[in-house]
Amino acid sequence: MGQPATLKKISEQLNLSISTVSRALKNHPDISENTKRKVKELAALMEYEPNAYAVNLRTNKSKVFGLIVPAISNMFYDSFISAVEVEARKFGYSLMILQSGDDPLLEAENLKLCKLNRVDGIFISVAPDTLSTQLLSKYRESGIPVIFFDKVPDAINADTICMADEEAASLAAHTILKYKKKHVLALFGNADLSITKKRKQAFLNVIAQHGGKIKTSVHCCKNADEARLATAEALASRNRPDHVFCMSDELLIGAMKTILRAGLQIPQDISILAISNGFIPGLFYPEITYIETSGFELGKLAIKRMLENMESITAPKAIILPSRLVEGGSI
Amino acid sequence: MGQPATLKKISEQLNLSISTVSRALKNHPDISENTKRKVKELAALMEYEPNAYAVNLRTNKSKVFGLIVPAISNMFYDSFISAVEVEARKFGYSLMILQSGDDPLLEAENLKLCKLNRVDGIFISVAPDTLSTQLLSKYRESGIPVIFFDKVPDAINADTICMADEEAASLAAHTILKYKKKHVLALFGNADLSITKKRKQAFLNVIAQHGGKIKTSVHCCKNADEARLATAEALASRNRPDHVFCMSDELLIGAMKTILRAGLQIPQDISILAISNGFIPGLFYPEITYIETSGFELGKLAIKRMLENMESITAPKAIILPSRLVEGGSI
DNA sequence: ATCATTTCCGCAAACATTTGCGGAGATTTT
DNA sequence: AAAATCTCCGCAAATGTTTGCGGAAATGAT
Repeated sequence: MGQPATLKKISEQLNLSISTVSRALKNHPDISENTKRKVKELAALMEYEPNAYAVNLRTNKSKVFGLIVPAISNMFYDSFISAVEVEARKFGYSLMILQSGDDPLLEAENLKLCKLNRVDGIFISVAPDTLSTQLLSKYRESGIPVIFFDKVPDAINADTICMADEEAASLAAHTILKYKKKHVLALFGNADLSITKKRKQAFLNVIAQHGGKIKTSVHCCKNADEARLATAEALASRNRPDHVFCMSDELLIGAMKTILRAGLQIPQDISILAISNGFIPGLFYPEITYIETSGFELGKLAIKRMLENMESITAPKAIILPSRLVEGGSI
Repeated sequence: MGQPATLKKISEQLNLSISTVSRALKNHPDISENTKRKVKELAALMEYEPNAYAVNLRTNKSKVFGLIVPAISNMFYDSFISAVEVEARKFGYSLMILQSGDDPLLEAENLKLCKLNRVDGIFISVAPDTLSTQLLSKYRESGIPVIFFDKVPDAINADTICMADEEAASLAAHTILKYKKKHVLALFGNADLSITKKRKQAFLNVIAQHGGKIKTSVHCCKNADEARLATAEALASRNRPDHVFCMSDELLIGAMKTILRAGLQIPQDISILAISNGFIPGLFYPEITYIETSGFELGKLAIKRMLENMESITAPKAIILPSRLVEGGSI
């Protein structure tokens, strides 16, 4: 009972050939019911499990997906990963999860690891200055499906799954307008990211269409702390904003730090709206009103698309997850 | 350039044997510098990467660790995972991450998956009613190191890495006593978990030692919502507590929902102390004072221990990560 | 020139599995 | 009774590596 069982050991016990045992276990029609039964019984007894590496070597399939994100430890990605893991398992796939830390070099290294491990497909949310889009196209051409999600390269003909960034941002703008706010402090993320550009553009477009009705101060913040400072500065200024918009949880955290510290009443003194998956907004009181972007839902869509590609690689498709307003009491 | 390069293809190009190429690439002393150079150059040109499955089949090593947690999407575990991933990579290991969802059956299935994929080692935080401790001992005996972390089975002779649960809880109790609180609402987690038992025991021991000085109402809550309700009930009662203690982030979230809703001033009306990794406490104002339990640090210790075991399996060791008080302004 | 080293490399087995092909033996058809 | 068909199974090659062993050629010692 020391070493794991193999086809060979089973075949020796039963005086059969290895191939017969192999076929018996997979119900090949060539094998009689009688021997099938015997083989299966012994296999169960010996706790036989096929050696995944031998199978993969032979079939060139690994039943493993690679998943590359900037960071696992993140509100959004962990729910995405969670969803993908659960769904993947249902179809017999496992996940190899790598972190790029927003570093293009690490990202490239991770991709190499994926290739080395012969993953059957790749999910990736790319780093800001990714070097890997060409490499990824190559993978795709060589039959390894690649699904970009959340942060996708700018101009690319590939399978992408994103939040409805424009829609979410313009929904945010419309909501703010609806509440007749006068002066909004709008906080956006890293200015280099396409997700930031898209959201900012869409937001400002809507505001512009209603020209003059509202004053907007726009800030791009790289992290929570910059958002905290930007908010503090705005609150200290002569005509201080009556509303803060945050395009992400991270920025919301930063902004809230300043607002709570200042002892402002929400939404009387200042109102707030964020784009979020809902976890962070629910921690405050009143709960923050937000435009929902669910990592969980995105994950389910991503794995679904991946499985479609496993059948046969089809023309790339850009999937967009619609967003909706979830009312808290912050506006 | 279509198919990936193999030792065979390189050897044919150079009129060498496969074995020579293999040895040349790993700097075997038997091979002359001259041929080593030639082989390496061609290998680089052809973008040769060893086929991981062939290597694993031959060597019976996979360079992959299995990691099983109740849920990836969790304040604590995601930072643990993050740390392990980063450190593992430095030594050429990758991670296969599985979620048990606190379901013993799923957990067992995940372990099977680990075995199937011939992982070189397993990190696991067990589900409440785990069925797998025997199985895991078997793995260990057969040479696969198993490292239990955070939630470890009760009585087990194995490598375990935990927070200093008793220490953290008694530190919490001492802190509360120091501030001369009169009536504390103490919220603990799932009563079936050993981590809950340990923390509760230690907490109450300290309180008992200072008998009579303080009144304590103890509640075990399975989730944030139960904590919210328990807190609401306590606040509505005649002699309401002047302090709330939460043994986890989840409970803190629940308790805070009620406290914020009630519009209580912290720490004037009610003071708060939690055991946490610090992220959630930092979201409130004033920031919540907490006893730190860092998933990140725990992860670093876990991988370190794993690597020690990779050299040679040594006697099991119970490692405990000390905790410290981080002052917010909530007490 | 002979023997002993050293240097460098190839043969072949082994890892566990899958699969095309072929071939006994039994059964059915003409 | 010979031929055709069907059942059931084994042979052997192939996947890409690693590694023990042995062996040819070159060098050094006598």
